[in-house]
Amino acid sequence: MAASPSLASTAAPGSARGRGVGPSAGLSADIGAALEQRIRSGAYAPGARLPTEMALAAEFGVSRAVVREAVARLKADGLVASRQGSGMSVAARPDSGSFKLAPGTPAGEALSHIFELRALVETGAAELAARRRTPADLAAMYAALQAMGEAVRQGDDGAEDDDVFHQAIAAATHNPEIRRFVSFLSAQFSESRRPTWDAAGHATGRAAAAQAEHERLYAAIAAGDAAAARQAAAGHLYQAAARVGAAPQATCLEAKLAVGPAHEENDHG
Amino acid sequence: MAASPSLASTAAPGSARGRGVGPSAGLSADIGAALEQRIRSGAYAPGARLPTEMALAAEFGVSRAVVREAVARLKADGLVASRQGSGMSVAARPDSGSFKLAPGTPAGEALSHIFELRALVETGAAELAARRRTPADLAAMYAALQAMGEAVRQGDDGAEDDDVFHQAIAAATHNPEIRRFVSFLSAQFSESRRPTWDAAGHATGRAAAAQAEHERLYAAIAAGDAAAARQAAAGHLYQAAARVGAAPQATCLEAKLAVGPAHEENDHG
DNA sequence: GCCATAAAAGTTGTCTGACAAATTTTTGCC
DNA sequence: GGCAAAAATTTGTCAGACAACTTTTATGGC
Repeated sequence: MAASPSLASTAAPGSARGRGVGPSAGLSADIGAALEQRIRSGAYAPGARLPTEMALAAEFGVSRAVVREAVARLKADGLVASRQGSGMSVAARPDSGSFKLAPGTPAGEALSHIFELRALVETGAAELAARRRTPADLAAMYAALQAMGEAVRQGDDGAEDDDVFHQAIAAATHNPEIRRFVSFLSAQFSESRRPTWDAAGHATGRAAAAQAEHERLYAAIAAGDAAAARQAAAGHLYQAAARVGAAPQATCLEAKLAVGPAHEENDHG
Repeated sequence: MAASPSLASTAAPGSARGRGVGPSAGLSADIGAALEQRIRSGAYAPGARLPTEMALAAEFGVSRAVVREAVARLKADGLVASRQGSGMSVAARPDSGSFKLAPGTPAGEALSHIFELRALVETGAAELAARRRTPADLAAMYAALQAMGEAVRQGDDGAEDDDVFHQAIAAATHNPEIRRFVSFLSAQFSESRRPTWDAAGHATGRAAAAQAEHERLYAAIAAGDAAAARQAAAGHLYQAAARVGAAPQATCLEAKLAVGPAHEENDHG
């Protein structure tokens, strides 16, 4: 009686797909999402026992195999733990495990937020890279820089090299976690990097502008000037956000631009 | 002939668990890990077709259900895509989707690397918080600060409030992605925050030292002084890393400490 | 009555077989 | 050769079964 089979009718085994009720991107995916929401919303408290697989299968009107597939994902994500013979339970710390962004290409305010997070990390990475870069690191950056320069001259697509350049900087921190996180964020911007390198980007000078910023950033890192590297990275990321139309309230980066070159306040006083 | 069933013998259905060959944390988990490694190592190229479920089941010597559970995780992680009737294929962009740290409590060099990533983000977050904090944000920080102060005086465990304080700062950036990422990283340090707040921490003054750093950080954010906030956060995180024994080569933070208060180099010249 | 041991029930882990639904390949016709 | 129908493939789901393990209950001895 209390069951609310919101995903499929128990009567007809198949052919209940896409009835307009659920998200319907696969039964196990839907059920996994439903269970995840119950856990995150607290309906299933941390540490508490989950219903049995059979109970869940009955509630959702699916077979046990589907429930197991859904739970397999939750287990991999560290949301639930299971012991043979004992049952399943919500993990004590449902947060930890993985950091995810909203699926799909971000847009609008979300894009702006992710851009800001990226700016935070990459300005710091640039600073670290300036301190720790080896000749090999510099060579990797330089190669990507040259390739981008060629792309600017030829009117080609330099997005790939753009990516390589930024990841080379991250690699120069010699911190694998930073490198991996920069790579992760970078993957979110494959779409957003287009306006810089497409035909309009070349025509309006966006590509050339980006290249100039890259060269300034490279020079600072090569010189080992951490402060200049931070400033160059901040400027570049601010401009990159602007080129993509995602920098309405990025006051952080504006300020950083003003911090670097001179210390007016002190000189005044 | 070419099959190399590395996980279970095809002959005996059950009772082939824990033979010392594989990791053996569950069959589907093992196979999922094996497939993930093949994808990330390039053995299965991006965009290429995967073997069929039956072929994989035969190769690993398990049933199709186990393969499906393993693949369910990979699909959720965005590593593979499947279409009914067509088959499974490696995703074009295997990186995107989620950012994960190594499972379990990090230690040693890995802890130091994660700490540095955290420092990058939280110093930036402190700077943004100083610019954007509302009275409500400040109130939340102050409450956590007060609670920690009480814990210091009473010799109690202030780790929880420590967490709340840092997350309040992240929330004051008014950037949900930054807040979520700080929260994510914070969860990795539940274990590592102990040395500050246990009996030894109180006795040796580590708790009091942390509290002093927190107060300095709060004051800077309350005053809206972004540079001071960054510097205070950097100092605090450097000291926190040192308290945990994870700051051998964190040259970044040392440098930041030296950047803030005065500009000696300029004054000299 | 109480405790230790054995039996029973319940739960996850895995296997097998089957069918539906969708796609790809082959076949047959013109 | 081109095109449409049929066959073969492949994923998605269901159903039942058994093994391995844990928890609970029942039983027997004292």
